[in-house]
Amino acid sequence: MQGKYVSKNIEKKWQEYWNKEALFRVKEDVRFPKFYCLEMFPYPSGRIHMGHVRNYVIGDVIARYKRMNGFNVLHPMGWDAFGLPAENAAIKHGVHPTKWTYENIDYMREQLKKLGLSYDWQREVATCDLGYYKWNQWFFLKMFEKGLAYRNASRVNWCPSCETVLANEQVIDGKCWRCDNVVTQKELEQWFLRITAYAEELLNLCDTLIGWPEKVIAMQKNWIGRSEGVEVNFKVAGIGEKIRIFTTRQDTIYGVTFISIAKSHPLVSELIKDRDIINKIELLSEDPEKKEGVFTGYYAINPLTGDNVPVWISNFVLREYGTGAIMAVPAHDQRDFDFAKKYNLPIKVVIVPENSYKLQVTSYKKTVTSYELRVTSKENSTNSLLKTRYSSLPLDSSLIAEAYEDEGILIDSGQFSGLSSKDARERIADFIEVKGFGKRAINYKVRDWGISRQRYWGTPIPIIYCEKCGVVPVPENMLPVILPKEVTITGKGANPLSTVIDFINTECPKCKKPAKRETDTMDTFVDSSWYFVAYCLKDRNALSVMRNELNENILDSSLITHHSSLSYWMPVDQYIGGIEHAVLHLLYSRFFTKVLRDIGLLNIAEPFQNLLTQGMVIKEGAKMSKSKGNVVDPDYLIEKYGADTVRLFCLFAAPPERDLEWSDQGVEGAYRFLNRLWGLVYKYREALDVKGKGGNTQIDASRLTPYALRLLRKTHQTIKKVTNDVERDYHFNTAIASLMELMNEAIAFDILEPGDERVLNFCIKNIILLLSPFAPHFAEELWANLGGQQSTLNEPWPRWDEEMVKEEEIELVVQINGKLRGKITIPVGLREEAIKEKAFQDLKVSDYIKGKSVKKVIVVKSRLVNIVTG
RNA sequence: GCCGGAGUGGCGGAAUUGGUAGACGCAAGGGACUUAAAAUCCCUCGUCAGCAAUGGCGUGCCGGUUCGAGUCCGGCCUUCGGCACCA
Repeated sequence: MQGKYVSKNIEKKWQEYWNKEALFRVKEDVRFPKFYCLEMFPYPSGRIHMGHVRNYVIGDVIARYKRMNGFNVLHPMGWDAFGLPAENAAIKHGVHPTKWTYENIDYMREQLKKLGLSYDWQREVATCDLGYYKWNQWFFLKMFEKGLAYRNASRVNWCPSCETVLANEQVIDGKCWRCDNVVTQKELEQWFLRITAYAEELLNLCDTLIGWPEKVIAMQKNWIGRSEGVEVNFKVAGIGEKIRIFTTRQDTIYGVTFISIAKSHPLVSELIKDRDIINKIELLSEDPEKKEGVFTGYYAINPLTGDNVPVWISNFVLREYGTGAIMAVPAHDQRDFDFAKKYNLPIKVVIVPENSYKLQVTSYKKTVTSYELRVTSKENSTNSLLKTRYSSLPLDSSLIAEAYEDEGILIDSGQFSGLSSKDARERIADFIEVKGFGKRAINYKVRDWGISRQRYWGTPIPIIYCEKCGVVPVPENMLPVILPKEVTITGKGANPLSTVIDFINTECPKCKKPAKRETDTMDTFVDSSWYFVAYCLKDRNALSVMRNELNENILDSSLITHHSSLSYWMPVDQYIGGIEHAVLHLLYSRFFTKVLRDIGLLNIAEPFQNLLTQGMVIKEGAKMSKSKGNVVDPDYLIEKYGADTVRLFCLFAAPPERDLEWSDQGVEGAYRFLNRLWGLVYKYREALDVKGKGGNTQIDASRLTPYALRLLRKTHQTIKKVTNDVERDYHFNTAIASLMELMNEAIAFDILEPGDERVLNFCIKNIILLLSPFAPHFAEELWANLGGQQSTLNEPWPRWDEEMVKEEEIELVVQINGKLRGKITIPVGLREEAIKEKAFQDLKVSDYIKGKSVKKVIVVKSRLVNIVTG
C-alpha cells in the first residue's frame, strides 16, 4: 500500500477494472427487486459542466447504494443529440452536424467515465441514431392513426433568430427559451400532437405523484390549467348567427354589457365587410397591456336578460382559449372594466360583498384593496327581497374605480338575486342547460403540442403529400425516413431539407405517382419524451446504431418484442434532473407514457415514480455561465484532486434539492478528509483485514473495555445514520458528516488491548463500505489493500445492530422553567421517579429552586427534565 | 397580481416526532514541528459582560399557543423561483 493518497494512481485503474469485470452491466434477475435509476440525459454540447456532474453524481450514489442493497439496478446514460447547436456549428465552422455531435458524445462519454459513474454503457442511446429516431416516426404514425397527430394552419410562435416555430411551453416571457430573442407570430401549416386529449388524465394523475416535489406538481397543474364554467350562445340580432362564449363566472351574467371576440374569430371575416372597420382591426395593438377594440356594428342578445349588447373585437381576447369570445362584465372583471372605461361602455354591478348584502348600497368607494360599502340609512329589511332593495339604487358607475372580482351576493340578477356566487353558478348553469342556451364546459390552458420545426438536425416527419391522395403517412414497413446526410446548411431562408431534391421527391405510397415529402423535422422534445423506455431494452449493441447507417438496427424489432423488459423496468423508480424541466419535458414524457400505454407498449400510466429536482451549482452567488466567467472546469478538478474529491464535495456542500455554492476551499476540505482517512488506514495497514479479525465475525461486546465499546457503538450508530440519511430524501451531506465524525473518533483511538484491534478493524471496514457510493475509486483501493476479494459494489450494504446503537448511559438536561440549568448522567431505563430524584439532587439545580415552590416536573424520556416553579 | 420555496455564526450547512440551537466542513486567530515556507498536528471560535466560574441575549420582524418554539398558529418584512390578459 502506498503511503500517500494519489488519485491518479488509482482512479484509472479501477475504472478499467469495472469495465473489464462488466460490473455495471444490468442484470434482469426476477428473484431480486428492480430499481430503475435515471438522470436526465444531456445535450452533447461538447463538454460536461458542473451542473451535469452534480446531477450524475447524485444518481450514481443512489444506483450504487441500491446495488449494495440487493437490487437489480438499471442505470443508463444517453444523449439528447438532435437540436440546433449542431446546426449552428455547421454554419459557423462548416462541420457536419453528424460529425460534430458524435465527436462531442465521444468526448463527453469519456468525461463521465472519468467521474466513475456506474452506467451500463451497453444501453446507451443517442436520439440522432437512426435506430432511435425511427421510433419517433413510428410513434408519430400511431398517433396519426388514432387522430392524436394532426395538421393545422395556425398562428404560431416564431423565433426569427432560430428561424423556427416554438411550442407555447418554449416561449418564456415572450422570448425564445433557447436564444432569448423576442418571439413573433406567424401563420404556418403545422403538425400537432393532441396532448389536450390527455389533459384531464394528466391533471388527475398529478395527485398520484406522491414521490414528486410539490412545487413541480403545482407547476404541472398550473400549466394544464383546468377551468370549469359554461358555454352560452348569444344570438346576433338581426341575422342568424350565434356567438358562443365561455365563462367561469356565469354568476355575473346579468352584468354583461358587451361581448368581446378575438381578432381572428371566424365571425369577423364572415360579418365584417366594411373596409374602415377591417383597417381598424388590423391596427389593433399587439401589446396586450393596452386594451384596444373595434365595435363591429352588431349587437348580441343576452339569453337570460334579453338585453341587446354591442359586439366588440378586442385585442386581448385569445382565439385559442375557450371559444375565442367572451361575455364582458366590466363591474366584475378588471380587463373588461378597463375596456369599458376606455370606450365609455356601461358598467352594471351585479355582485356585492357578502357581509354587506343587508346594507343599502349607495356608492362604491375605492379603498386600498377593495370597495367599501357605505351605509347611509337603515331600514328594517329583514324580509324584503334583495332585488327590490337594490334595483332601485342609482349606482353611479363613475364612482367605481375598479372591478369587484371576488365572490359575493347577487343583486339585480332576476330570479337569482340574493344567491351567493357559488350557489348562483350552479343554479344559472342548470338554467342555461334546461333552457338550451348553452351547456357546462371545461377548458384547459394547455394547448396541443406543435412539433414541426423548420430545421435540419431532427427527426423527419414521416408524411408524404400527394396531389391525388392528399396527406399520406409513410407506411410502417418503409420506416425509417432517413435524414439525408448531403445537405447545405446556411441558417438562412428555407428549411434545409426542402433544398434536398432526392429527399423531397418520392412516390405516393398509395397511388405510386410522384409525390413530395414533408420537410419539417420534429421538436427535439419528442426525442426525450420516451428515451427512458428505450433504455429498458436488452441485447442491444449500442455502437451498431451509433453511426447513422442503415444496417444492423437493433432497436428495430426490440421495442415491440421486448415487452416483458418494458414491464419489468418501468416505471423509473428515481428520476433526477434540473427544475428547469418541471413543465416541458416532464409533461411531454407523462403524455407520451399514456399514449404508449394506449398503444399497448406499456402497462403503466406514469413514467417517473420519484422525482428529485436538484438545485443549481452557483458560484459567487450566480449560476455558472461563460458570460459571467465563473465556471469551474470538471476536467481540471479531476486532474488536480481526482473524481472522488469532486464527487464528495458536490454531495457534502448542500443537500441535493438545494442550490450548491461552489467553494474552492470546500473542495480542499473534501480532499483533506480523504487524505486523513488514507493516512489512518495506512497507519494500521498491517493490523487490518476486512475479511477477518472481526471483519465479518461478531464482536463480543461484553468482553470489551468501555473505551473500545464506545468506538464500536459509534460505528453501529454511524451505519444507522448514513443509511437513514440516504433513505430520507438522499441527504448525503449529513451522511458524509457522520462518516467524518466516525473517522475523527477512529483517528483518536489507540489500540491498547487485544480486542481493540478487532473493533478498529470493524470500524474502518464499515467506513470504507459506507463511503464507497460517494467515493468509489478510493473505497475500492482501500478495500483491496485490506484484503477485500471483490468490488465493494458486490459487498452487501453494512447493517447495524439496534442493541449496539443504544447507549447505556445518557446525559439528561435539567431545565428550570424551560431554561437549561444543569445536566445529569443516568443509566438508560431509569424510572421516572428516580430521574426526578436525581435531578433535584444536582447541586446547581437545588441551588436554583431553593426557596421556590415546585409546581410541576416534566420528564421527557431520554431527553430532559423540566422543573416548573411558582 | 396568483402559485410555490427560502430566511439559523464570518461562510456552506446541521438540529429526523415541539425537548441541550450551531453537528460536520470552510474561513479566521493562537500554538507545535521546520533554517524557512508548504503540508501536517494541537487549541480557540454566535454575541455581550466577566480574570474566571458563570450569567444575559440570540434562528428575518411582531404577537399567540405551550412547562418548553428554529420547529406549531395568526399577522407582516425580505428574497428567490414559476405563471401571468386563460375569461
